[in-house]
Amino acid sequence: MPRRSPSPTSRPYHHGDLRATLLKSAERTLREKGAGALSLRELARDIGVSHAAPGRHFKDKQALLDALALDGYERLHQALTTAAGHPDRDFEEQMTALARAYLGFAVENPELLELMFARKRDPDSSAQLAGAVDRSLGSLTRMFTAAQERGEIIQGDPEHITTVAAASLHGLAALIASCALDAEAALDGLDEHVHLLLYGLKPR
Amino acid sequence: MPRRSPSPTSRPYHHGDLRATLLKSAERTLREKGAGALSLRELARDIGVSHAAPGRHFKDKQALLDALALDGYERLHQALTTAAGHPDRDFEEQMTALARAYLGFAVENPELLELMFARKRDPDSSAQLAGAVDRSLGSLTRMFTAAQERGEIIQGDPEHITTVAAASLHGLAALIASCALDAEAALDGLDEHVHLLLYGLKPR
DNA sequence: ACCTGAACACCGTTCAAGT
DNA sequence: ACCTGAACACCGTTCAAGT
Repeated sequence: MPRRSPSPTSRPYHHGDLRATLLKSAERTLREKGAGALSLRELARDIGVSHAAPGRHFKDKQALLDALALDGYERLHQALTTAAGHPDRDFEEQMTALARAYLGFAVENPELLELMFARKRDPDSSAQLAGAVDRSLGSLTRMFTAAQERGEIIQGDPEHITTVAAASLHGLAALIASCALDAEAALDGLDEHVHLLLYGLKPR
Repeated sequence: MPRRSPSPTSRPYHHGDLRATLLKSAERTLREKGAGALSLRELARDIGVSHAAPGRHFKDKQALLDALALDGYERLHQALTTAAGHPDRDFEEQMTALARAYLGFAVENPELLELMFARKRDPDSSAQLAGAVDRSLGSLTRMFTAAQERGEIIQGDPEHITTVAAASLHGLAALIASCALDAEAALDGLDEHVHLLLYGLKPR
């Protein structure tokens, strides 16, 4: 119904929104060949536009990478909140679902995850990353505070408790994304991992 | 005593071991400007050698980066084993010392840590990374098995338990290196972090 | 408003040739 | 054995000019 352009075959881009096309194509390259292999000129070539055209939509290469990362933050946050959106469940089940979602994201988008958590030298990008992390950590903190009120989780600063859980999950995800840990093995042991996190390594 | 070259001032490199000089200069650039800003030509320029000279010692840029990472694995492993080398101490103290060493490394060498855990596409490099990780994980596993025998740590597959601890520490280190977590705050909360890891988030 | 083409200053890598 | 110089095929970024 809302089809606008009259000739869909002749020239799909060139006037259409190049920005979105660039992002889509860049994400494909990221997935297939990694961030290091991403070239603005090659992107432009593939799309069929002049090599200077991307400069109209992204002030430089880093701006495009930042846009990709930003989209990643959103998708990850979406996946996490969806997974954690069952307050009726047992807390351990909630946590496991959350962990499974995070690890799933890492397995499906390892290059993107690496890009999202790439060290930023630009203070603005650094703040953007910290903001995205805080946003997701916020949901997790609320989950923990709720569980604390039900007596399912120990008392203490919810932020500290959140950090422990977040670091554990991020560590697994990062190790998987960097191929330092076998993804399948990590997924198989995930239930136990979460259990150990909740019940500790010291005998009870 | 073992001084070999007769004229120390005239031409410090050019015949001296360029390989080591390249690595040292590269590490400096890595620390100051990040892996992305590292250029073989600039390195050669700074050292005062032709731009093709590095090619004699490193088959390509990635080979130089791999060498830097390899040195990083060694230094980290050294720092970790030194920190954990006090079997007389309480297990929690051992673990805290280990964590402090890892986080210290991350704070001091964030770019290097990122390089060390950068996703490898080359199977050889990937195996190298996995090997380095396994080597360090091995020490940790032995620590846990010893603690299990003393009854200080719960029974169960030592590898799984090691993974939980390693993921937690690596998560903290990675978040610090990527500026997603404040380093000072993480170091301040480290004792509590390790305590929560050992005693769990569920009430006892 | 959006894109092009040429230009500039860089890259990594290779390879014959020098010492 | 180790290094040089030229050459090749790429980059990212800028900017006048086009439509």
